[in-house]
Amino acid sequence: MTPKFVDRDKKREHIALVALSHFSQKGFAVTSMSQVAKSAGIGKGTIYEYFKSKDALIRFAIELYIKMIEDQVGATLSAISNPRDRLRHYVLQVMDAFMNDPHTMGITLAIFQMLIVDQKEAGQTNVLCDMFHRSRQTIITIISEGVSQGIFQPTARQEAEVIAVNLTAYLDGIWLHYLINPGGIDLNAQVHGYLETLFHSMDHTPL
Amino acid sequence: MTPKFVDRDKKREHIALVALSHFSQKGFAVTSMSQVAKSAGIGKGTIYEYFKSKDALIRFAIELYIKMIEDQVGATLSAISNPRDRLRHYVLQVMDAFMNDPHTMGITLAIFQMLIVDQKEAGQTNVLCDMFHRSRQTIITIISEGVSQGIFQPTARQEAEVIAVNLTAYLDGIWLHYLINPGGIDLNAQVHGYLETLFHSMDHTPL
DNA sequence: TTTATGACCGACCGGTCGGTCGATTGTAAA
DNA sequence: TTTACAATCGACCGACCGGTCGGTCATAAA
Repeated sequence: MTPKFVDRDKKREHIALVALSHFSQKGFAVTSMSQVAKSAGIGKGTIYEYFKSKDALIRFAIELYIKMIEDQVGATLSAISNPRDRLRHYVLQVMDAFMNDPHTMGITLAIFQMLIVDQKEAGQTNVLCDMFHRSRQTIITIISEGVSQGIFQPTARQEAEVIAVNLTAYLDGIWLHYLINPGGIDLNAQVHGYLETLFHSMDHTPL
Repeated sequence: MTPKFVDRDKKREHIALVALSHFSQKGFAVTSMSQVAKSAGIGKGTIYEYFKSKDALIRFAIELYIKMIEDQVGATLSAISNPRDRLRHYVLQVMDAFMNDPHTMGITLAIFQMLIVDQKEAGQTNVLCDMFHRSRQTIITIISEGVSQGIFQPTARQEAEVIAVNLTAYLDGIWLHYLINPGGIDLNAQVHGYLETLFHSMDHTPL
């Protein structure tokens, strides 16, 4: 009564990962289930044994993607105590996460477009918005600690939210611009310049 | 020998404008030629009298869109002499251009995705990259004048390019974040905060 | 070995796509 | 009025889509 079994969770994840690589390169709408099946080395019908629809596959893949990104970015963050270094390290970790997998930003972009197109779920819980929210909270916490330790100006605390929103938005923006023109933008120099300007406005006046 | 005539250039533009509104709401791939034709009040076959393919329509529509944006943003820029005000005005003009037509950012996003997907034309001339380049040049020029007039620090001149790249990237980023979460972001406050930080790092130390 | 069943597949379905093309219309020269 | 032709259209085509389903295979209990 216990025939052949496979690790269904693992296979589900495998299909989602294969789908992600397609989504990142072509977007959700253009990627066909047949292509995903072929790349995953399975039949198209098999996908529907693991996901009830293409939409379900997309949702699962997005959640998996966000989980992977956050795990990667948050892995080494707590090791650094100095708030300024921690903020810089956080930003560089985000950059690394994007740099390690060039497809990453393509997926983010596809999600952005899906959210704008399918405005139906604008009011509903939105995994990407949630991710940004957590990202901002991380930044706000770091700034707050920096103020408490006297490293940042006291005024930085009340501006922390604006700073956090701008920083997360900037990171997406600079990556977008980098992706469409990789040769024309020195990513490290740009991010470094942004952080310099930011720290310059938050640091206690050195003289 | 001179039968019925229509203003072909005008009709071409009309079709492209109708197509743009569809592209912005659904992306290029998902928009069908039938839908564009129906919205434009013409038959599908007629579109192919004015554009040899869907791709040609997309290209023309993108170029038209960029031309419109640049005309709108650049219209009132030269009227302002003070570099700091001019830079602020430029940024607000970009914001207005996006705010006046909510579809605008959708089109930009669709273009971004198309450029990332179709990496074939990465090396070729790219209208969006060209637009960003002109945008950066405008910013660099303003900063340079500000330095010459003693309003900005001399160091701002050599950092002008980094600043310009970051500013244009930030504007796209904050718009993207605003679009997916309009209720959660105060666009004016965010942009104001960014400019404050930027000017703080560029201005001659006031005391 | 027989058999029950989870796993798997690809032919197939209704529908939509980009693009074509022969037929039709409306106008202005003849 | 006749005629030549720019302009227009929508039925049609092949290709492909998301999704279904009947049948096959592999395994392990019986």
